[in-house]
Amino acid sequence: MSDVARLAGVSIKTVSRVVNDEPAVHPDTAERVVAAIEQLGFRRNLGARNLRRGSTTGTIGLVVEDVGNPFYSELNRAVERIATSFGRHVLTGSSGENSDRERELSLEFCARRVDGLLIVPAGLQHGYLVPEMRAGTPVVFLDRPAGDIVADTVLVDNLGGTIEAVGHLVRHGHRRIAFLGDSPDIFTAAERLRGFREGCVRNGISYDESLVAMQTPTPETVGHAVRKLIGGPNPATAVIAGNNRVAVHLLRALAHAERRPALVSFDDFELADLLDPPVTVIAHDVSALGHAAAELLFARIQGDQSAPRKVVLPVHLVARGSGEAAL
Amino acid sequence: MSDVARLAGVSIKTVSRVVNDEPAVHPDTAERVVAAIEQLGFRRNLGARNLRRGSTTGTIGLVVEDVGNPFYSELNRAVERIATSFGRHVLTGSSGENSDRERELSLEFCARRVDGLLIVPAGLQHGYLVPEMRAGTPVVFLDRPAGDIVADTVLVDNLGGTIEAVGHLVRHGHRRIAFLGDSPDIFTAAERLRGFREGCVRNGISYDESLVAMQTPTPETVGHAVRKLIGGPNPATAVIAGNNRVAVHLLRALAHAERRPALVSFDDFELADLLDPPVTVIAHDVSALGHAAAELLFARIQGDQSAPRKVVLPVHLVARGSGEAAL
DNA sequence: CCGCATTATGACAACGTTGTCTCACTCGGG
DNA sequence: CCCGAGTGAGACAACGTTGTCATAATGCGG
Repeated sequence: MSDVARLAGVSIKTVSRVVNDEPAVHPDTAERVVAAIEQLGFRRNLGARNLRRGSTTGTIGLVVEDVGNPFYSELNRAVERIATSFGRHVLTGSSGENSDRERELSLEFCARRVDGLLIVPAGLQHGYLVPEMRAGTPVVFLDRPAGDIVADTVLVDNLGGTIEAVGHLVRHGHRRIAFLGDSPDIFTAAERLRGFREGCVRNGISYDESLVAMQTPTPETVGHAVRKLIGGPNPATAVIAGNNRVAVHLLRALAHAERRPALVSFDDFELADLLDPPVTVIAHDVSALGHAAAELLFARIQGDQSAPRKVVLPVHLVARGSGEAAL
Repeated sequence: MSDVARLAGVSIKTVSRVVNDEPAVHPDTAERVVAAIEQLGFRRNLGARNLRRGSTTGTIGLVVEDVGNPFYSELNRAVERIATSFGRHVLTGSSGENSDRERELSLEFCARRVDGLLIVPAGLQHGYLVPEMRAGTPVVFLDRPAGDIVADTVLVDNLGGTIEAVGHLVRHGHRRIAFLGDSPDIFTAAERLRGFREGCVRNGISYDESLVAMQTPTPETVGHAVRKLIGGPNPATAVIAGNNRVAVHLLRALAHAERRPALVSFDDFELADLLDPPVTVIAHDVSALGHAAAELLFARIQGDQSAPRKVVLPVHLVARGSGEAAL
């Protein structure tokens, strides 16, 4: 900036005035300054500006499990849309379902003085955020609640959705229903399992632990589980997939199986409607989840001091075929 | 920081030393400082630090068309992985295929002094980046080349891939092949169309312009195009989808059609192998694209001054069934 | 007990901006 | 011709850090 000032023959402050479109600069002077800026390719350093003004940094942080997972990327997009409408940019990071990494990313973002933080938590302990929140960085948890602190949270109705899935299958004659979930350390997985159990109870079928498998979904783990669940002497006739990852691996494992159970998947996913048979899902609006969380965050950023809120978004069953009959 | 210093009864510089793990601080002093830091919930301001040190900001910018599109989110993930390994964070932004927005995002990121910029360009004019590049911000273009400047670029073999797709269909007896691409303003779309034409020539079938439709893919545009292409008196017996968006809409439009042409899609996509019939695709490694571009960017960041490079990654046809026979 | 290296600490400036205050100059009215 | 208001511009400090240098306190050999 001082280079520009020297070239234009003005003071550095005048350059600042021009850059900020402040009035009270003579048009001739402004023109000289603009010319110098062009010539030198000057661009003001936003970091320094924010430091001096003590204002917002114009960024928010988003910590998810994996920005490459379609579920989180859709979330990311929704968040970005709101952020843009508030003139902010988004710093993203993938925790990889590792709570240390989640913590690292979150604190790093705080050190960068993001205006707010959106977290899909990997772990259960969030005491580390208390000082940051006290220092004025709003935090909103989404998809999963915070472990041991009170904070704004936006969730979907995992429990109700899974109960509905069980009901749907029972209405179509199934009594031996298996549940294939993600690792039980993950809130949504645990909650959906709880819904499965509750659904069994409400629909008068026995909850059979041998029909449940909870683990990080990979082709191998899901393949192994599915062979066990539908291969035995008294096999399940229907399966509930605990999330879109499980569903995808499950579908692949079943593609060439002789016996193909009925299927309901928690989470909608692209092309589910074009498979044969089309996959019945418990759908929820991922964009709405991102929007709601981001809107809440920006309300906080703009000074909303009300008590922490907990929002639970509805889910709905989309019957496409795979839940009505065996595949 | 001065609060911490006051509480610990030391100078602000000593706090700095403790925070930075510099030697030559007495253990007792350090302990007092650490206690004060804990008590006050202090976290050093990375913005100020970077300003003072004049070092890197520890961030890179990534501008894509839509972070929510599975293609770009996979790219995002790959970039993030490399960035993390170099201790950087990623600022992402979606241009929405709008060149003004692309420019806005890129320049904003430069003003934030990102250490480097990865751009999937929406427009064809990139002169606006020249001052930034001259000022030392390395820029790598990926998936599409820069419009009017010389810069590092990482592409996939759009031309060769589409030629291969045509060849595959011709080998399976098709002579009336349609091409459904994205808007011809998009480099990859134009290039694939060029490959289609070249493929027709090389395989001795006539290139028929009435079998080509190039437009932004939506359910409506693709539906309309497909009705025209396979509905007429002399319909196409095979279709090449120009990218994964086109393919998805195309599959949906064909789901209940009487006549279903053979299909090859440029870009692999999730579940393509589980459709009926499984979709034959021109696959390319999106992660490799992101990795290559990010690696190149970090080489530049670390001072590589060699001539701008142009990398073209190979693609390969994955025959799954939809290209061998009509659907 | 002195001198000198070593260790621990602090004062100060600087990074690139912008807010505040001050100053010089112009202009119009009395 | 003087004065007050208005206009345009600069000097300076400050944002929160860290690099440089200076200085005080300590230890050790002679």
